[in-house]
Amino acid sequence: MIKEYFTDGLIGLAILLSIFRTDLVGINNLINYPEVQEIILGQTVAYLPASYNHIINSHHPFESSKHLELSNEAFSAWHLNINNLPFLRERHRTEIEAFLVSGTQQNVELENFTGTPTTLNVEHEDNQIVDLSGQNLPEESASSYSEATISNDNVPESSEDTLQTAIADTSIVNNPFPGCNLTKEDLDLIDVLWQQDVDLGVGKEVFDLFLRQEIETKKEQELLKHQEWEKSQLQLREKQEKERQEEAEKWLKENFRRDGETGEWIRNSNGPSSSLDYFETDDSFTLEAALDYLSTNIDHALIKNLDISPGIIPSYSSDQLTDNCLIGTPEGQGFQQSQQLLSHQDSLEESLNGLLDFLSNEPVEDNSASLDQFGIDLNTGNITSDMKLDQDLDAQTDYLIQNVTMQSQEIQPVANEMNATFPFLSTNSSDQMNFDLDSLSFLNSLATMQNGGLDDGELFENIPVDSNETLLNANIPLNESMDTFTVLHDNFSQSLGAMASPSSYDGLCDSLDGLEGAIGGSDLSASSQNNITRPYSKVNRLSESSNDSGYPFQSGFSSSSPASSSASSPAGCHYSNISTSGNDTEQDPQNTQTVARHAVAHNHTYNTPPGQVPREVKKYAPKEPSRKGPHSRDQRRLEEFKIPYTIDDIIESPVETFNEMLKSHKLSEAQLSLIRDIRRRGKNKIAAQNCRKRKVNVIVNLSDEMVDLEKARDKLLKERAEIEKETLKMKEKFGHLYTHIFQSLRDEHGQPYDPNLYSLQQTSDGDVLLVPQSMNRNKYSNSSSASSSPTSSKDSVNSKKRKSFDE
DNA sequence: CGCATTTGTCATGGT
DNA sequence: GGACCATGACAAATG
Repeated sequence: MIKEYFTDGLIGLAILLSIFRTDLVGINNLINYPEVQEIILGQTVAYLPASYNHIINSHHPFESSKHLELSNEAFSAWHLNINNLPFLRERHRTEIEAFLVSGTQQNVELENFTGTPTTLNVEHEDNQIVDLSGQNLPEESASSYSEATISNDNVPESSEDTLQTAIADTSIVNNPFPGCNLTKEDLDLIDVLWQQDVDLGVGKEVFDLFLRQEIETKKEQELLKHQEWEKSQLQLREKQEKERQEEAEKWLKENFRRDGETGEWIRNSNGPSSSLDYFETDDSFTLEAALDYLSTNIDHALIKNLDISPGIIPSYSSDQLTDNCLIGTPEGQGFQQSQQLLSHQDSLEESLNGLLDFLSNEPVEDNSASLDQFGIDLNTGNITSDMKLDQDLDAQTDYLIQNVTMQSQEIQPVANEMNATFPFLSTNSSDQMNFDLDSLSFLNSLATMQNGGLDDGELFENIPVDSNETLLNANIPLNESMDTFTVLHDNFSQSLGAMASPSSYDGLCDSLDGLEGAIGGSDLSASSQNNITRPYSKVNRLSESSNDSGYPFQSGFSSSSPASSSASSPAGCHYSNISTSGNDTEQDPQNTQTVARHAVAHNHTYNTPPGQVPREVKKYAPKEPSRKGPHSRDQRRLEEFKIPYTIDDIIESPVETFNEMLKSHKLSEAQLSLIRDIRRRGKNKIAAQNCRKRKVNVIVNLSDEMVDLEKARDKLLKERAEIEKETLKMKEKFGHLYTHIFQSLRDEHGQPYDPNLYSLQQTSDGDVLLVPQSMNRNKYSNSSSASSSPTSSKDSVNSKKRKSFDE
């Protein structure tokens, strides 16, 4: 910076001296300064600020600010030359005008000194840069290599035509100096300059063809090497991916079988988790069932040491804990499902081997998968997962909140066992586990755990213990925990931000449903029907949904991809359907039905037109459950006919499914008729609802339009009134004027004309005529009988007595 | 009981 | 031709 500053100053000083005709060569002190030497030798030119560039002559595209390179002799010669200019000798001005920039050799113009150093070029009139010894050079070589050309007289001259051609040729790299054949000496000189670190403006390879080729070859080789390396990396990655998939598939096939009809994956009865017979019917596995199971197996001795809300906290007898480390395989299923999806977490899986060893009671895949889902970089604690992973994590963590309210130290053994049972759940039970989902300290705890004494099996040995800290804020009763769960989830959904944008939360959906009455539309529900599976509604209804057919949990396995969903795990299924929900109508009609029920059971109160007081929305709202309409009648008839379908099944299912339903059971004609009837009426009912909504919308729009039209009409009426008022004014004015003019007229005797006998009329050309009334009558009668042209009337008037008045 | 409103159903026509 | 949708008309349910 300082150097640059001084350089600029010195250059300016040099120019000043040259202007004042001071012989720079004679000032030894000055010229011996290294900076001045650099200026002269051109070394420092590279430091010149970029503002020089604006002085570059636009006619010489190859010039650059870096070409201020003059040898000592050249600079002296140039300086002498300048000094000898008669034009300069005559100048004795206090105003500093400097920087000879362009001009002929004999007639160098001086341009105003702007205070900034600039490019020095002595330019011939015909755009050929002239070296100071008087030789004409091609512009490119002169501009780019002024130093070389100055000291080298071997450079051949080139004509202006050649120059123009060269300028047009922009392919510098291929042929940077057309018309300028560099000899070996030239190249040697360039080499010397290059070794002296003289800035030539371009790389050395530009001059040396062989060097250029060599560099290009090197570059190509490097590129090839890089490509090969990338290719091998890609192959390696693909291979790893494949292996992982095979492993997962193998595990799935070992533990599950695929239903030939439905395509669902069903757990084998002899699977690794089958020891928990209680949960064998895992399709209908619910939290309630799990809690029931737990409550029946609580080791009362342990309860003393646990701050447990009975009925909430999963707790196990020691035997069960050691024998069956995975409670309710649904989690295992869900995790396994997710494993494939999250297969990129391989490194994590490897890094958790210690933990897996500790959890050796568990099938490795299960644990790894469950841990896999967290997607944590164990070194940093950062979440490395994608959105899906975060969602699963979110879901799981929420699940924990429902179930875990443990206190620390005293329950270490249980905690360990619990940890074995819910590896994702109580990894750090003695640590103050802050379930604030935003902070994700829970995840950090995993990292801590991993770094802790896993090998010796003392999982929590190194973890600081705060026995006074509960894992959760309180022992939350089940229902409250559900609420808390929802609330927490809502909070976390904010942090998820756009990721959670599908707004698939029950609370939101419920509020939307609640809004429907007011906004009079099921469109929102319709959208939710199409796009949102509302997984949380399932979770929230776990306590009441034992007969809910397990729709949400079947969906995952009925999907063709085993990784598409963590089925049957209430914790793992939350978001699983979002990605595929767009096809729910086709792929998962049952699930759609579950949602569709919300869409059907609407309050179809009409829209409230703007400006009207909203009607009482709840007027008819409570009646639906008590209503004994055809719906219940149909249900009854279905039961009478022993038809194994619900009304919703019949109405909401797509045609294909509906036809399969009819075919799958041998139904009588009456049964078929009833089913078709129910479907038709149900469809029509929805259609009627939609139709009414549309009708209301049309009415609203029409009323809006009517208001607008009324406004427009009022405006037009107002305008008309204004115009009529103006017209009246004009008529009055005209009347006054007419009277005034008429009374001013006098006949030959100086008497005023009788207004009953004469009247004033104006022709189209502006003349005012005094017309006798008889003429008027004739005229009017003429005009009434036949159209009389203005000219004819005028002629007739002219033939009569015509009075012109000067006033 | 009469009225207004909502809702379900039927018939019909269109896609 | 069947499925589906839209809509007018009617009737039942409801407040």
